[in-house]
Amino acid sequence: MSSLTKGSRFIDSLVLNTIQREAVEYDDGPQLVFAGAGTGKTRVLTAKIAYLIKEKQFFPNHIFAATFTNKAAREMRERIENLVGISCKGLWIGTFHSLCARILRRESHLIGFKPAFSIYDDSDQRSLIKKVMKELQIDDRSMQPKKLLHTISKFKNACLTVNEIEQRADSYYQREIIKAYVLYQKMLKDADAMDFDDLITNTVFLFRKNPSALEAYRRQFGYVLVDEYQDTNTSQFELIKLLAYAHKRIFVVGDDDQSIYSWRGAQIENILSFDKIFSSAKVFKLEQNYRSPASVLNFANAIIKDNVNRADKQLWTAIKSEKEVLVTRFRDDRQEAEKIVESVIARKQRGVALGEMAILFRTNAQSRQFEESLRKKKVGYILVGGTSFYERKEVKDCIAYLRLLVNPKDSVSCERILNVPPRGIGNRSIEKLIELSKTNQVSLFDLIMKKNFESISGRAKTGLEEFNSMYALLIDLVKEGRSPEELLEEILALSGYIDMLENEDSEESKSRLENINELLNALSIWQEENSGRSLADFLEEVTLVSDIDKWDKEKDAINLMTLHAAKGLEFNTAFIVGVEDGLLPSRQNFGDDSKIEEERRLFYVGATRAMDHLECSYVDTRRRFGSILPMEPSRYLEAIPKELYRFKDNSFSYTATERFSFKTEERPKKRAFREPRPKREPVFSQEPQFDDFSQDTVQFRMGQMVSHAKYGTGKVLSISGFGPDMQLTILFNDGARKKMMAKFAKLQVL
DNA sequence: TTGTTTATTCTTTTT
DNA sequence: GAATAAACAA
Repeated sequence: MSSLTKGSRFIDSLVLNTIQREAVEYDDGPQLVFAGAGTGKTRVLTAKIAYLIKEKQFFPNHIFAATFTNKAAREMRERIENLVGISCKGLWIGTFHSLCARILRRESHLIGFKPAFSIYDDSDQRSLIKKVMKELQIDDRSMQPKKLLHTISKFKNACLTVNEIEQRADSYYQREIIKAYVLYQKMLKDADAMDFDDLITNTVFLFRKNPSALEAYRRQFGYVLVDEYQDTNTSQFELIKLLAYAHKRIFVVGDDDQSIYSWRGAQIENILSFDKIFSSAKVFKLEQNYRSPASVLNFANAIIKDNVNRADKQLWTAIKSEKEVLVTRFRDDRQEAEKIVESVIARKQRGVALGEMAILFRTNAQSRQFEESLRKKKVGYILVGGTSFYERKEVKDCIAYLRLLVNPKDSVSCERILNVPPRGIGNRSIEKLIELSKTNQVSLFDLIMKKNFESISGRAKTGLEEFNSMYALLIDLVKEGRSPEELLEEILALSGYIDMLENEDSEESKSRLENINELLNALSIWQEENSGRSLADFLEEVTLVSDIDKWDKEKDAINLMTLHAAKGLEFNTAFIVGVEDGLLPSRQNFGDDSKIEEERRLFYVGATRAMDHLECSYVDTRRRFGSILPMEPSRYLEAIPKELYRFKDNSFSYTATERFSFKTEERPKKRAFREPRPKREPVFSQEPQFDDFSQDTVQFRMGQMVSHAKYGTGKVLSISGFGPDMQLTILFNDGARKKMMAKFAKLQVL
């Protein structure tokens, strides 16, 4: 029973409009909710779950809810807990990938995997496919590794087994691909590893092969909910069907106009024909937008109206505003960045917090110009995406070392670090070792640990023995129950990784050391927040957590991200930059109508992020691939009626700095006299970034009391370096002595 | 075997 | 114009 007083019902405590409320209360079979941008999709979904728990007596752990990002999952869990007033720890809410990983870890024995299987990310996959191609002697000129992986991914997303595909091969080329697919899967299995797609497909295969396991999960998950349903792929839909087709307690929310992931296998048909599979499905349409003023919404509606393949609907808003959407033309990408940063500063002065603004672009490469301008003008910013922290070489090396302790069969990780730092084990020796491991039917790592490398000669042999004794020691430390952080510290010391970087003593090696420090910090924080969880859990999180998951609005930093990353977010002001043909839509999609429609949706997604003001811009020339290319405004822009926006032509205005930079641009580049490019500051992309503040660093002195988010208060013992390189040694009140980079430590001066 | 220089491809978008 | 691979020197 609800804890509310008699007469007032739980549903009344939820703030919902008529249709939202109907969707929440409906209890008669499958539901499909079309939730246009800004119509309260998250509100309905959280309300529905809360309602199930509060009014329909569902236990939280009987609900399976798939979201698109871990961040969305976390936020929804919190909102639900607030609504129902109890802890919802048991609730199965997360991305398809993390939910499936959870199931697979429990049931791995059913499909011949260890519970601690590795999860391979992009670069691991690339290494593995290269091994496959080498073994099959496929020339990587005739077939690019990336393309091959993409094809394999397509097979998996369509939930096709190797056997099913083998029958379809009708050319030499296709048979080669299938051979590669087969070997790739075998090597994954041998390495006790799965790639991202496997997490979903293996769960499906597991359920198909084990009816009793399926039955158990089907009974547990009395209700299945899916967010961002327009972006599910076939294997995800298969999974949903397996879980919910029998009992029909399924609730999906999405917006076909925001389907932007077909390149990842998403089937827009899943949402457009949901009611064909779940035939009694009731459809709800949320069309009132609570986010944007009419000017923005009319502009957005005009973008999307040209799409053919969409469900019929019309968004409307009651929010009024005199402000118009602004479309600006600039001379080049540099001017675009500078002028937009100027508008950002102007808006800030008019009271809009930086954190409430976002610059959205099609490709990650576009962020650079904006970063430079923002730094120059000392505006704080957060860059979401791009090369993420966990993709950095040194960080991946550390992860590989750790992975090998959890999963000794992980051959990709083993090969990665076998000779890093250099131990005299070169290509030739590695090839010999792989040969040996194949004939002896043991993993590379086991081979080395059992010292089965007699046939290897001199220098390499010494290296292998070194490696062997290092891991022997590490394995003992694991048995002693050392913490992940301690293990990594030992690895870095024993392997000589730290020494290698310290001896190098270059800007680059310094930044690598910083990143490693950052990883150690992250690991120790994680340890504290997740006591009782294992190293394997940390490693899983590291691969499954994306950049956007860690992102949080920060009051004093503007947000930079791709249009894809912006899905589901909202900002007072959005700048969509580079609205040009060849970029948005991408040149590569010219000639493919469905892709052109998809990118139109991407533009639409961007436009509907704005809660108050929207600006779009395009340039005449843009630097790409190191050369200057002429650009044309996007076909999408040209299709929008002129009365829906105000146009501003900035392409002829010059400023002093621009004229200067124009000159440097024209200066002939003589190799001999060109100054070396200054190295970019190594930065953790999630942190707000500022220009070199060496001029105004006055806040630390010896003996100064400071406070740190994790370690509490402490005293500055010594200071070395200055500006962005400043390092502080701090004695904390709990007795811990830590050396940290001033700019990363986020210390508060007391 | 290792570190450096040179050639080449590449940019969509990401769990 | 950067990241990677191949080619080459030590």
